[in-house]
Amino acid sequence: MPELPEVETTRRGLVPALAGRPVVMVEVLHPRMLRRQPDPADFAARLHGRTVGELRRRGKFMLIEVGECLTWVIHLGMSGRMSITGRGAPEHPHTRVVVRTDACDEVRMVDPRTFGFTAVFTPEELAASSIARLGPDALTDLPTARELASMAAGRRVAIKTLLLDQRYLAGLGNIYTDEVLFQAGVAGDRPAGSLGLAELEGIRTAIGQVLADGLEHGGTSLDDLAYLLPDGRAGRHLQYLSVYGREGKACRRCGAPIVRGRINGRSSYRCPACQD
DNA sequence: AACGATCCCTGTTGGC
DNA sequence: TGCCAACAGGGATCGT
Repeated sequence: MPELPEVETTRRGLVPALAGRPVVMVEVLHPRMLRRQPDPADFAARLHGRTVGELRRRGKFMLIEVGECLTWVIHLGMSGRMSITGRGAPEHPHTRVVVRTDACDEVRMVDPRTFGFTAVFTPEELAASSIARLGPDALTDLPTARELASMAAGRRVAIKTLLLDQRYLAGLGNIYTDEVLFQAGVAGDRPAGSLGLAELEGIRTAIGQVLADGLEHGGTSLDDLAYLLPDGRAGRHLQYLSVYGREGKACRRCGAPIVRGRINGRSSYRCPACQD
């Protein structure tokens, strides 16, 4: 599941293949990936012939400057990844979009479940999209404990639900949120408004630590499909996870078995002894 | 306004 | 072994 560390790792991997290069070919193999493009015919036309500028990121969105004022948006959904391959390299069966620059390799968006999407937005379209309503980036613009407190004030939703809400904080997904709550010693089903400032301070610290660790390891590649780095390597963070996917295994801190439950329909892992 | 439920997808998993 | 329902989940949207 690509979350902030996976998207940032992907972004960094794409820079040498895209930055400063003109787009010479665009191929859309699966139109569903363009469902956020106001007019899907615009996608290839807007990329073609234009030069790629800076590659930025906000939360789980990659925002790539194209030409003078266009933004190439890429969201990897839950099973998406970017792949940089040589031309003529064997094509992964779930390749959805291919972009070629004047370099000798090409960039491919691979996404079996097609929950990801891509688009090229004008400034107006960008401003009208949900991207404009994203909260501060959890890595580069982490809110203070007091700012978190103002987000949580009076809210009865589970703290985990609040941390997953991209309008409040952009970048956390199901895996890293569970890790953050474990590190902070807070049960994810606690009503957000019931948390004290010290607990929110702990959550803030944990967000910074968990995301930095995940990024340092190139993200989390689960054993099944999904996320890989653009060069095809796997992220190495899986072995460092404390709770996610570790149902029944011993808590690394206290030895108690990790339990799995559901919060707002999301599978959620926690240590019953370390978190309350 | 706040919050929960549902839908979109398909590879994988688990039960029979 | 083979079949099929259940499951996974980010974000949009709908219903309460």
